[in-house]
Amino acid sequence: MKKIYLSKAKNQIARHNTIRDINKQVVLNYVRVQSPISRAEISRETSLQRSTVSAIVDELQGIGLIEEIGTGDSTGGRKPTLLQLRTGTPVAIGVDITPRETTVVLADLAGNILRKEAFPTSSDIDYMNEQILSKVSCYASENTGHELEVGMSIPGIADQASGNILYIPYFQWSDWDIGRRITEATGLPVIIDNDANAVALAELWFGDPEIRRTRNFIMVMVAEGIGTGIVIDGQVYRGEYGAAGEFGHMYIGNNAAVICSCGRRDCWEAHASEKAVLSRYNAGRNGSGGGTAITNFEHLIGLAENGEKQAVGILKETAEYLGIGISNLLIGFSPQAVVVCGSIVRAWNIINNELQDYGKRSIRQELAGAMILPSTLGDSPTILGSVTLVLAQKFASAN
Amino acid sequence: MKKIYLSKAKNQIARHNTIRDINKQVVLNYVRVQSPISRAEISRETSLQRSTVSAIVDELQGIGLIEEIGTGDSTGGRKPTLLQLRTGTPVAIGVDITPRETTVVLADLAGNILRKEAFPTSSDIDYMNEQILSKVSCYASENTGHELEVGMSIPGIADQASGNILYIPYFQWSDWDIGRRITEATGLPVIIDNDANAVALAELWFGDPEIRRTRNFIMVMVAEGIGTGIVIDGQVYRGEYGAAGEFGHMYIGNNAAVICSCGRRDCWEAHASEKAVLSRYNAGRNGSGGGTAITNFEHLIGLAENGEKQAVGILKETAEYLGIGISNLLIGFSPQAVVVCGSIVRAWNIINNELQDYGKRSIRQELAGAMILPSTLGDSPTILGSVTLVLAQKFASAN
DNA sequence: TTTGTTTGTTGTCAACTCAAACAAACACCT
DNA sequence: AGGTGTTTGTTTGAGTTGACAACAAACAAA
Repeated sequence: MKKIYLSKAKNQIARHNTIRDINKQVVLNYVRVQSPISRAEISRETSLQRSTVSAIVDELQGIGLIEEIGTGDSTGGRKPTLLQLRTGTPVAIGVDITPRETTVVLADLAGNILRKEAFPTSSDIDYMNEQILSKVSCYASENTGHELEVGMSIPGIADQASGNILYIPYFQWSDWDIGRRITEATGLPVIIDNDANAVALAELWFGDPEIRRTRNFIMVMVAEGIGTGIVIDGQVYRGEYGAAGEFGHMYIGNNAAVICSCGRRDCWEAHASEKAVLSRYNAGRNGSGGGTAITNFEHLIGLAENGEKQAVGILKETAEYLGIGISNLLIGFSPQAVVVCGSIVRAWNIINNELQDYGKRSIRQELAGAMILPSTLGDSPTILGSVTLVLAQKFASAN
Repeated sequence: MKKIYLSKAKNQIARHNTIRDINKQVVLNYVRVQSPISRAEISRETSLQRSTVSAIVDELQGIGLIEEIGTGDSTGGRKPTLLQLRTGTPVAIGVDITPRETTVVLADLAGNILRKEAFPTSSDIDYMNEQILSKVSCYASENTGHELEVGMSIPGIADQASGNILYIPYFQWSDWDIGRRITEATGLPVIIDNDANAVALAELWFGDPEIRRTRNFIMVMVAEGIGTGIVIDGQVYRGEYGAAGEFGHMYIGNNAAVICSCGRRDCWEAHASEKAVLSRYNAGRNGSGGGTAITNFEHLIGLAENGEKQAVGILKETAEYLGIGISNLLIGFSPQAVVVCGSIVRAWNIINNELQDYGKRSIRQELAGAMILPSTLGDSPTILGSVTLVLAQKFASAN
C-alpha cells in the first residue's frame, strides 16, 4: 500500500527539469496545433519569454520533432522564422484492423500517410499474424535509422499496460499476442487500443477545430458493433484494463432485432449497430415479399441516399435507438459534444433531426447545449487513429 | 478562439514557482493522508530532499495549514517531529440540503465537525433563505479572523463557475441564488455542488482506504432520486455546467413504478430510487389488502431488517434495478469500484448478492473485477461532503 | 537614408531542488 | 557514565531553469 504512494509520488514531484519538461510540451503543442508558427508568436501566446521559447525550440529541433520551414511575412519588422512538425520522415506504423479489412500504413509526425497497404481481414489467425508481421517488418526494414513505433486500432479490448489484445468480439479472438509478436520480429514498441478510443484521440488531434477545442466529448463509433471513446479534459479515459467505453453494451431494452456479440438481446449495440439495422431492414422486406437480403451496410446507405423509402425509414428508426443511447451519455457526462463516426455518417442528413431531438433530452432544457456532430476525419478514421496512438506517445515522451 | 489557448497556456506553462507549487501539494497531501508523519518520512516517501521538505513545511505552517504535534518514537536516533493538519480551528461552514433536513456545520481542516445545527427542509424558499443565512451568519460572526469558506451540498445541479444553483428537482427550485445571498450577507466565498459529487469527494478524502486508494470510481447515491458522482484519476468530473453525473435519468425501461422528477417513466431513478421502492411496496400491500401506506424509506428498511418478507422481496427486486444501472456504469467506465450510498446501505446484506451478480455482467468475465461497495462515510455523508468541498478548495489554493 | 518595429540571441539575476556536510538528539553497548 | 552509531532536521554551495533587459539583425514605411 505504501508502495503505491511511493511510486506515485516519485513521478508526481517536481524537479529542476520538470519546468522545462512542461514548457516543452506546451511549445510542442503550439507547433502541432497552430503550425506554421514562429518563435515570437509562441512567446506571445504562452507568455513565455522569447529566449525561453528559443531554447526549447532548439531542443525540439535537436530531437527531430520540429523543423524550420522558411520565413513568413513581415508585419513591419524582421520576418518571423516559421516552425512546423517535421514532415516526410516516417515515425509511425499504423495497423488498423476492422472486421472487413486490415490496413497497414506508414506515417510521419504530422499524421501524413506515406505508404499504405491493405488486405481483407480473415478469421484465420495464423494468416492474420503472417500478413501483419510481413507488412510491418517490410516497413520497418525499409526505414531503419528512424525511430519507428507501431500503433494498432482494433475492434475490441486491449490492455495498454501489457500491450496485448484481450478480446475481439467479432472474431471471438481472446488473448491475441500480436503485440509481442511484432516486437519480437521487428524490435519496435507496439501500442494497441480500442478503435473508438483511437478515433477519439485522432479527432482530438486532427478533427475539425470545433471538436478539437472541445475538452470533454464522447465518440460514438457505429460499425458492426457500437464502441464509445470517452475524452475527459482532453485525455482519452481508458479505465481498468483499458476496458472503458463499452457503453455499446449498456442496457437499452430487451426487444432488440439481433443478438449482441456479448450474447444478450438488450444492449444498445443490439439495437443500433450496423448489424441491427441490416437485420431490421431485411426483416421488413421479407414481410413485404422483397428480394434477397442485403448484407452490406454501405449498400443500404446508398439505397437511402437514393430515397428508397424503406431504407430511409429504417435509418430514421435507427436514429431513435442511437438517440436513446446518446441521451444517456449526454445526461451522464454533460459533455460539450457527442461525435458520431462510421458509415452511418454518410446518411447524416437523414438521421440528423431525430438525433438532435434526443439531444435535447435533459434534466433541464436550458442546459441541453451539447452538440451532436458527425466525425470530421474522412473515410478512414481508424487508420488515422492507429497512427495517432503513436504520435501521442511520441509527443508525451519528448522529455 | 485564440483566447482559449491563450488563457489555457498562461495557466499551463511552468514558471520558477511552479516547482514549489507542485511539491507543496505533494507534501500537503502526505500530511493529510498519512498524518501524523514526520519531515523525514515525507522525504523518504517522496524522494524529495529533507531540506526541501523542511522548507515547504515551514511555508505550510506559515499559512496555517499544518502544525507540529510533538515528537514520535525514536528508531535508534533523534526523535521525529510529527506533523498534522491544523485541527480545532474552524475553516469551513458546510451547508447540507436534503429533501427532509438541512444541516449547517462548522468544521476544521481535518473534517472534524466543531458545531452542528439542523432544521427541517421546507418548500418555502423565503424560509430557507432566512434560516440558512442566519445560521451561516452566526457561525461567521463568531469566528471572524479565521478564513472561513462555505460549502453547499444540494440534491440538484449547481454551476460551480457562477456559484449558483441551477435546479433542485425535488422542490422544482430553479436558479436559486443562495450562493450570492450568503456571500453578500457574510462576505464569505461559497462553493456549491451536487450531493453525489460532494459525497464522492468526501469518499476520496475520508473514505475507507480501500476506496481512497481507488483512482477511478463511481458514487451511486440512492435517495429520493438517484445521483451519481464520477471520479476519474482522483478528480470529480463535473462536465459542462456541473451537470455531469445525472445517470439517474438514463433510460432503463419504460415500465417504472413512479414518474421520475424529470417527468418520465423510463429513468433508472424511476425504477430504483427510494420513492420507487416505496411505491412498489405499497402497491404490493394494497394488492394483498394491507394497511396504510408507508412513506418513510427508513421504516421500510427497518421492516426488512426484521425479516418482513414483502419488504425483503421489494428490496431484492430493487437490487435488480440498481444492478442494471450499475452494470451500465461498469461496462461504460470500467472503474475500480462502484460505491453505493444512502439509507439502502443499511440493508446491504439483503441486496449484496443481487448487486454482485450484476457486477459480473461484462464483455468478458475475466475483466469483471470492479468492486461494488457500500459507502464507508457513516450516517451523514452529505454533511461531510459539503465540508470537503471547502477543504479541497483550500488545499488546491494553498499556493 | 532615416525611423520605428519585429525577431531572435546574449547575459544577468532570482527561485528552486539537490547533494553533502553538519549539529542535535537519541538508543544501545560496554 | 561514557563512547558509538543512527536518525532527524538545518545549513551551505552547486546546478538548472525562466524572467528580464539589453542588443543585433532584418525589415517596412516615410
